[in-house]
This record gives sequence, C-alpha cells and structure tokens, in this order.
Amino acid sequence: MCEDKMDILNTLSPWLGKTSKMMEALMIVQFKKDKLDISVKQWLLLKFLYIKDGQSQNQLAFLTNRDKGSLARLINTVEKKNLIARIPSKDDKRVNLIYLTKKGSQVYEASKKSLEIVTKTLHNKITAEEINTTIGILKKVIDNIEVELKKG
Amino acid sequence: MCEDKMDILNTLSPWLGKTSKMMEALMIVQFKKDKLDISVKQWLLLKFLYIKDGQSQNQLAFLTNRDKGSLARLINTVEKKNLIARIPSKDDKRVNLIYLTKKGSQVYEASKKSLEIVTKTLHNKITAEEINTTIGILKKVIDNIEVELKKG
DNA sequence: AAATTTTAGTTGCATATACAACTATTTTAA
DNA sequence: TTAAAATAGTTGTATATGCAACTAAAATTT
Repeated sequence: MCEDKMDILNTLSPWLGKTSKMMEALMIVQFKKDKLDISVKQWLLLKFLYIKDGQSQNQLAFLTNRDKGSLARLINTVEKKNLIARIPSKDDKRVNLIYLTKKGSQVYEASKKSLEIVTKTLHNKITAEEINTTIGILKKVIDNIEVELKKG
Repeated sequence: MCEDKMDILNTLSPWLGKTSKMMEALMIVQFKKDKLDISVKQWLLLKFLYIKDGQSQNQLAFLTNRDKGSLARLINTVEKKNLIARIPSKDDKRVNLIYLTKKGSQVYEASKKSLEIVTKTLHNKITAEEINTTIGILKKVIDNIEVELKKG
C-alpha cells in the first residue's frame, strides 16, 4: 500500500505554506476593500491587545510566535500609525506595556466586519469537525518538533 | 453543539503558521548540524532544480508560490553562493534558465540525509492517512479562496 | 511592416523575520 | 551587600517577501 512512502516535508508542508499565504492574501484583499490600512501581522497584534490590553512586548512576542527583536520592530511600525502606544511599566523599568490607542481600538472594531466576510468564504464545504481534526494533527507535528528541539 | 462557532481564522490559522515556522526551525537546526549553509527557501529552490534542471525564473516562481521579484532576489542570493547559475535562453532572449552547479547538486545531495532525519522526527505517531486527510482539508480551504479571489 | 500588447525579468520601496551583540534593569547568589 | 546571572528591550546585519514601476524582447493586431 506504500503508506510508508508518505513524507510530511514533501507532501503536507507545501500545502501548509500555500494555505497560510492564500489566507493572508484574502485578508489583505478584504482589508483593502474596506479601506483598512493594516497588514495581517499588524492586525494580529491589535487582536491580542484587544483581548487583553497593556501586555509587555515579551508577552506579545510569545503570543505571536515571534522573535522579540522582530516584535519590537512590528510595534514600531504600528506605533507610527498611532494604533498602539508604548507605556513604560512603573513596576519594572525594563518593561514596556503596550496599549491600544482609541484609533487602534476603532480600527480593530472595523476589522471585525472584514473578517466575518473572509470567514464566510473560508468555511464553504468545511465542517467544524474537519477543522478540529486538522488542528489535532498539526498539534502532533508541533509536539514531535518540540520534543526534538528540547533534546538539543 | 456550538459547531457553528468554529472559525478557521481564529482556530486553524494560528496552528498552520506555528507548524510551518517550527518545521522550518527544525530543518535549519538540522542543516546547521550537518554543516549545510543554506536556508529552507534556498533548499526548496535547489530541490525543484534537482527534480528538473534548466527551468525559467517564471516557472520557479510559480512552483515556489513566490512573486517573480522575490524569486529573482532569492536566485541572486543562491547564485552568489555558486549553487545555481543563470543561463540566458537562446530561444527567447527575455528568459533566464536556471541550472544547478556541480556544487549546488552536491549540496542538495548532502541535504537528503538531513531531511531524512527531520522526516523521521515529524512522523512520530502520525499516519499517512492523517496526512492525506489534512491535505484534503487544506485543499478545500485553498479552493474556497481561489474561487473568491477569481470573483474579483 | 508598424503599432500595440503581453511577457520575463529587474529594481525601488515598505514590511517582516531571525540571530546575535548590546544596554539597562532586576533578581539571585556568594 | 556586592558580584554574577537573568531578563526586557533595542539595534545591526542578513534574508525574504509583495507590489508596482520599469526595461527589453516577443507575440499579436491592425
């Protein structure tokens, strides 16, 4: 049956990349239609802040799976657009707490409508069970990698 | 049952990104262990050329799901390492045909061992059927997006 | 055959990323 | 309590990406 010939790197991996890229493209198209001048990565940052305001850069780097340096620059970009603000923590002078500005909050609220449309497109002919199944398998892949990377 | 609350953007999407990122990290670690001085994107380019040598930049951009400008620069980087060479096509003076150099071929051959190790790690507790299921669902997502993007 | 359109590739610009070296501050240990 | 180690964030460097404007060449129209 040749089941052992299956190879995640040659089969699954390209589809993961393509799906991510196309989902991002679709979101960008919708954001542009709705006159939202933000990228998907910027949007994701707003989303985490909308859920919980005043998080440190470190926490946000963890949540967004990003290098802290990379996150610092993403924050620079979004801060220049006046969507977020860095407020130094009083408890720990090393820490910046990041807050949504009024404008940032408004932009995120506005993005919800765009995302609803995108979500509707994505879900055609796909069940919640299928999504859960997929996530379960991806978690197993991630777990395998984490175990391996911890070995050193 | 709340099945209708499922949302690909909030649930599946982060896992796609995280899995891709971690697979890439694992490959980089293995490449470094094996003294291979290439990135995963560079490796992918070599892979497509190893399968079929002498492809145009346009073809390679399509295969790797990249913008042609982005691919041109990726080729610059890999060409500087003397792993590939641009050869102007004689039939069509606009076209560059990209060939693996001897060194490029050797590097790709060497990478196979690294990839075998990575593949072994990834496949722990995962069946071929699960991989196929996942790919099937991702294809449905991609199909939904393609239909939507073609609408304009 | 000349004019137009399409195609292949390059380049400028903005965004995004990882890694490593660095500063400043806080925590832990001696 | 001073020295060492850990932590938060910034910055330099290299890689990578998309979009749009551009050049050169080929294909199509007229």
